[in-house]
Amino acid sequence: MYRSHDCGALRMQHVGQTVRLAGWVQASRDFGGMTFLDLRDRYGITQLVFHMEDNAELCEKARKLGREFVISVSGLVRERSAKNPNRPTGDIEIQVGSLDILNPSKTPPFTIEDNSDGGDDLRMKYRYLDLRRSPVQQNIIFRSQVGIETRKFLSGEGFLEIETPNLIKSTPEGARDFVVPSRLNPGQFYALPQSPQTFKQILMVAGMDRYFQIVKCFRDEDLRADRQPEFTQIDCEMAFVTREDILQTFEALTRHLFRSVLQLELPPFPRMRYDEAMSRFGSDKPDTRFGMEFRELNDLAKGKGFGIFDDAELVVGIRAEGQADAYSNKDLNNLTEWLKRPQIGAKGMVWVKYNPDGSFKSSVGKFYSDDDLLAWMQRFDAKPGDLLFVLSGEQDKTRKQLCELRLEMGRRMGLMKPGDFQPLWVLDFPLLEWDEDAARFFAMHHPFTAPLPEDTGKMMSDDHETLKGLRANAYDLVINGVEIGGGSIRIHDRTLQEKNFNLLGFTPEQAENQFGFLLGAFEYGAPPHGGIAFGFDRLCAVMRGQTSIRDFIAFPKNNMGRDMMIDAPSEIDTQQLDELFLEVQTARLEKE
RNA sequence: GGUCCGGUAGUUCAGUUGGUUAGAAUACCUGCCUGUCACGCAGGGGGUCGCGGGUUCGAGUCCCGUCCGGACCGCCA
Repeated sequence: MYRSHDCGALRMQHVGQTVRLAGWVQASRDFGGMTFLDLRDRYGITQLVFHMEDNAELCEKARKLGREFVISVSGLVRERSAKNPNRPTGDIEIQVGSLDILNPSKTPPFTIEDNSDGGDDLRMKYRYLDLRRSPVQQNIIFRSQVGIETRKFLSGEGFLEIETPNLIKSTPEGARDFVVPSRLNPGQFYALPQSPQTFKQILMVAGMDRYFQIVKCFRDEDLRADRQPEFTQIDCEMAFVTREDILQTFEALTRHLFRSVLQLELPPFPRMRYDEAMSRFGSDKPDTRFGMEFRELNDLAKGKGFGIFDDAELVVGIRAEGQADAYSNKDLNNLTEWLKRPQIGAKGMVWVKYNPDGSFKSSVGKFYSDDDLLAWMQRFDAKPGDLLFVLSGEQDKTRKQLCELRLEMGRRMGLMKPGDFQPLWVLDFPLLEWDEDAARFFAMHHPFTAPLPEDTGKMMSDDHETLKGLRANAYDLVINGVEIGGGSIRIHDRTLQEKNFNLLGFTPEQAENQFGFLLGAFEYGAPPHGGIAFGFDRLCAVMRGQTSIRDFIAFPKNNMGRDMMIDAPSEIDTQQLDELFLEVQTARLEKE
């Protein structure tokens, strides 16, 4: 037996018991005549004590232990004479009677502590050491809990967990596929799924009714702090449901997860139409922890001789409450420069201070009278002391830029409070987006999304503007400005699905070739159905108030999609290439 | 494809206008220490300043290229 208890278990009530513990040496404090060791496992840290006068040989052995040695000890639980209130086990210690060194350790390249001194790449290379650190370990444990509670809740609601294949077919829509060569079918390739979308729809046709799966998905696109090439979704689909059924079911799931894992009751989930989200927040995933909503100024700002506003499609601003005195001209210039960076790309910014004495100061004083500016302030329900920021230009770009500014101001003003969770359903997305360059529609969600019931009739139309105005029966769950999940009611009618493929630029042959199995299935009694998929990694990160999903994935990839620990991807030998009928374009590799 | 930031001791970083033998903290090693828990005290070892080229009497520092890491834009139905 290596251990009778874990390193977080022992309390005053165990005093007097003989126990056996195992774990890693976190730290040692050597006093010559006595030595303290901190023994760590994933449950906590327990102090071991060795006295020279009790057992000199044992004490000498303990003094020689280095950090991260794996040991097993047995001894007596004692009350400490000097207690440590900062640790759950701080009232007791183990008077060690015997010590086994299970495995020594080299000195680790960084400290295994809550605040490690290790940089990111080092920690990724030695991920097994990084994972010993409590904050990372707690994230992984948290993720496990969320997964288990998801399974509990959904299985309680009658959902079946069904696996779908990972080796499937490449399709041109959407993200780039990861492809896998097939040895048995030379020259042909599988693709790894971007999502199990078509399979879960087929499962509905198959009568499985309620399906879920916690499933890996793959997308060969560039990475971000919140994007990995392989990531996990809670993927769900239900038959015989309306949008309302799905929103209710998954609002309940989300509520269950926050309650069971965080002991937190979420507020009711408000709902907002896509166009409303765009005009009020400039984003389809607004952070609703704070207001600072957009107000349009087209009618008030145009026609006063300020050419930039006169020529703009949209003049729109936000109000930073009580910030008039907090921003000097230099600060405002800095903020403008921040907005002008290519990442945001604003041409400039107009600001108006509503001074505490009721006067105005602005960057466009030449063009607007105090009466004009007062009208602006009334539009924003502003009070003396407030500060307005106004941007102008083409509608979509301007909204996006102002959205960035709003979020930055929210950060600066401390309006994104930790522990505050504001969920939001965003509804009624456009079904189709017109792409000028490609001269065709693209699916805003995916090609299987149904239009709203009241728009279904219009879908068979050939009128461009009618098609552009089609709204999807789709929905996104947003929490604190992060898209946690998205889904839709699906098309379950062959004719409608064919029409959709047609609008998306598929020839009938291409549609048949790529999705013939689905179209075929729709002819054999496909029930109405719809579903949703949650980004599992993101959900975990948001629930713990963090932004990087890498900290919730045991073995994540870096910016370039590399696994730093195993050093993947890597070249394969010519024999492997050969039996796959593959050749690497060496000359081109060297050129690029 | 692009923008920005970084790479100096095991680690995290400082390093002035280009100028003597490149520093600090921490980690590591040795010694002392019986109530620490970021233990303390004394001492010690530890550097191809990412790599290549250039400018210069002289480069960690300036220039060019390149590699690596991070954040972001494009991209992500």
